[in-house]
Amino acid sequence: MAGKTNIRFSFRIFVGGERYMGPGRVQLMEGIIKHGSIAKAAQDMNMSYRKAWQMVKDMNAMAKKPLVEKQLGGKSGGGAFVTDAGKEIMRQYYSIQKQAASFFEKASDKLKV
Amino acid sequence: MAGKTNIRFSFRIFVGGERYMGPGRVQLMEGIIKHGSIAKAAQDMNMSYRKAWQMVKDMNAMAKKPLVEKQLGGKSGGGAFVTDAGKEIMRQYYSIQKQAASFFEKASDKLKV
DNA sequence: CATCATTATGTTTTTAAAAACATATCGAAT
DNA sequence: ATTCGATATGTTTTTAAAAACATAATGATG
Repeated sequence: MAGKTNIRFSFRIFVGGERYMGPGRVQLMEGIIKHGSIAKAAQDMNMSYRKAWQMVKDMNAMAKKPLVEKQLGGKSGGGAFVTDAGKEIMRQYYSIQKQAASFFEKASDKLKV
Repeated sequence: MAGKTNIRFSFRIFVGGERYMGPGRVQLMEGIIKHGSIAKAAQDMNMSYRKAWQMVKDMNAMAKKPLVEKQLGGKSGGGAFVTDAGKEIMRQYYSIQKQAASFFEKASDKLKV
């Protein structure tokens, strides 16, 4: 036999034709929640700080309310945290993801390849 | 208002952990059906012949039966066509795609962003 | 048996994305 | 007012993917 069949998928939420939320941004927010900083979150997911910071900037620019807020300076240098608005979009993303995963898994099982 | 929300998605069928069918390969097969040659199909989708040919090679190598067969030589130089096995996997791919599109569209409409 | 458009495949070049590097700035706590 | 680790941002380098280029080989048909 040729091996087990499975389906991988990804999806992105667009607003006004622009990328708003996808797997990378969600993962980054997850890291920010975990570590309390963009720098550590980036490190954790093997991404350059520069890129992570740019992602935060971009997604905040699109959102009605910021999804990630930053604290500059201070003894600890500062940090970042995900706002309630950020957590809410994450919840919605995960909800869709879970349903989609279930759909694709069923579809995969029905496949005759 | 921030503009209309929509979701874009893509999915790939894997067999034994290897890529088997995705949007690029389906589109290429579509072009081969339309034009009767890999070269013309590639041209039509703005892809180098070399890459298209490689894609055909790769997907045929994975399939139990070839998805695309080639005719070498002849006055017309030869050509290529999609086999019944190829058409069948395309049908299945499209079927999943259609259902997924419907799901994501509904999900998009429910989003509060 | 010459032709011709296509398949087949190696080699080089271009391009775009990511990473890496380098600094400056920030500001609460000490 | 010094320190410290994080944010902020410009510049350079690396890397990987795609494209571009080049050239055989094929074989049904006239």
